[in-house]
Amino acid sequence: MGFKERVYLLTKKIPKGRVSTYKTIAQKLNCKAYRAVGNALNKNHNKDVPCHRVINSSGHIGGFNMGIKKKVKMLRKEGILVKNNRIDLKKYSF
DNA sequence: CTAATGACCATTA
DNA sequence: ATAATGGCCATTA
Repeated sequence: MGFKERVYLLTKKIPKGRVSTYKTIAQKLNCKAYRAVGNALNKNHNKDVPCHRVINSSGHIGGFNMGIKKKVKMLRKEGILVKNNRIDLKKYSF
């Protein structure tokens, strides 16, 4: 099982209405490859992995392969408050 | 093998 | 608040 698959597996565990960060996911994999986590999610095309729930450690939106507008839209649809492309990690972190 | 590429991070200016 | 910088590391060419 490669790095990518492990990232997807952890991402799938994020509940609807909550978020995690690239850094947190890397830490759960016992590594510091937060940048590679983003790269892995970028290449994901599986709808079952909710990659829109992964954001920056600073609480900013981060990127999205279908455009950040779409990402914000999906997050808001789950009841997450997004203001100025930012999310309160204290409140929504998983 | 090396070199370049990011959905990143922390620090500094 | 923004912008630049150096580091980071799996993946890809």
